[in-house]
Amino acid sequence: MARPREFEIDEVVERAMNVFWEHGYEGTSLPDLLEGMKITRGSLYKAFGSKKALFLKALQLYDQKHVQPAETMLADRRLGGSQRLAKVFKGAVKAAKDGDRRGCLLCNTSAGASAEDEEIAVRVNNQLDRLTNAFAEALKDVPVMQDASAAERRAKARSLTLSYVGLRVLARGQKGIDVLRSAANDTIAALER
Amino acid sequence: MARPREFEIDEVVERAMNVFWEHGYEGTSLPDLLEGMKITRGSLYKAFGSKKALFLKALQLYDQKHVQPAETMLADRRLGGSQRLAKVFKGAVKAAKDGDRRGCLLCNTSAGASAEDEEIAVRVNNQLDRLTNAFAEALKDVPVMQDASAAERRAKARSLTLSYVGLRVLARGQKGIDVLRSAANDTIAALER
DNA sequence: AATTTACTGGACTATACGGTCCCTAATACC
DNA sequence: GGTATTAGGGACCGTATAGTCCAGTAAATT
Repeated sequence: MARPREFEIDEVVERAMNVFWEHGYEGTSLPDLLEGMKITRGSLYKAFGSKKALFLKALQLYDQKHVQPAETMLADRRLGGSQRLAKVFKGAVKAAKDGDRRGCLLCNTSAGASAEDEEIAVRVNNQLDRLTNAFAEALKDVPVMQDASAAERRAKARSLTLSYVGLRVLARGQKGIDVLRSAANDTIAALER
Repeated sequence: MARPREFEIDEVVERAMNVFWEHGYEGTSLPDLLEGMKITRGSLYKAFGSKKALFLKALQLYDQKHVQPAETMLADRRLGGSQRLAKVFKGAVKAAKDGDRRGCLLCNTSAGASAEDEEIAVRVNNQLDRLTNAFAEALKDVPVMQDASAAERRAKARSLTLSYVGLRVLARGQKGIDVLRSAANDTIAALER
């Protein structure tokens, strides 16, 4: 072998993910990325080939770092079903409260022009679908949904996905944190009735 | 006076609105606009001054053409509260079913980088807030919400806004129309319980 | 019909974009 | 230690961007 890379791939992809998360795919320029990733053009193109390829890597990391953990948590039967669901929604509210107003990378991408790109859309939709499935899994442990059919649970899980996406999109605006919290709380509370 | 304008302002703003709606503010280039509006650069800059000024006009037209009618309909007591709310959600599903996968201009803008612009954000948030208020108004005529406090109604209206935003964002993806429909139906059905 | 007014079209500008290339630098292997 | 191999830095490229400008033109007023 020869000269080794002076940075960790995972580390710079994570930084790139954060930049994309804040400004979106189109809204992020190469200089934005270079500054955020703390590498230079040559290194970026040597390591990733293109802006889009880097974005796909960032989406993959988002899956690992955010979607998969959510799936795991939503499947963890040590907590009640609605407690697990509440955790997801409260987590989103807390992020906004702590100053993270970036929303969700998947939701932002869905709503943006880059969603027209096939390769991007497939990955985004896959992750969102898995989130819906994880919601459905947790719903099995919600008392009121106990004797619901699989179709009913699926419908409810889809409805929760709408709420979740909406929550994260609106978290980007300058809406008061109490607005987000009451909306999220009501969504979860409605599950119990 | 002298030579009159060869196009109707309202007409070209509507065309511009549709272009922005599909591709977002950042995703829309001047050539995109010129082609969609069927005017040339000179005319556009004479009439509107800048791309952003045109976008603000488009947002204003979106208010007139889409938000205000929704407000009116949601306040119309000839129909029951949940019927009115259902109409809004079903309308969004129908649009997607009929091939309109653009979602909602406000939601797309919220999720995009242009939401960082103050003038844009203010207008978008104002329209979204008014939609929430209109939801709250309709909730007054939903039997189950009859003896709820104003705060409870507000919370429910906010929760409905989450769902609505989520619905319109996800309508942009290639999700099956049945997925959207069952999610929307469940959201409305949950109001009755 | 002449004059005035202001809209139209498109050539033009400066800048920013994503991406390439190549020279230099640093390590591993022989 | 010399050589092969790969990474880093940054000048450079073509293109596309938002925005400007002005010559030509069409309507309204007189």
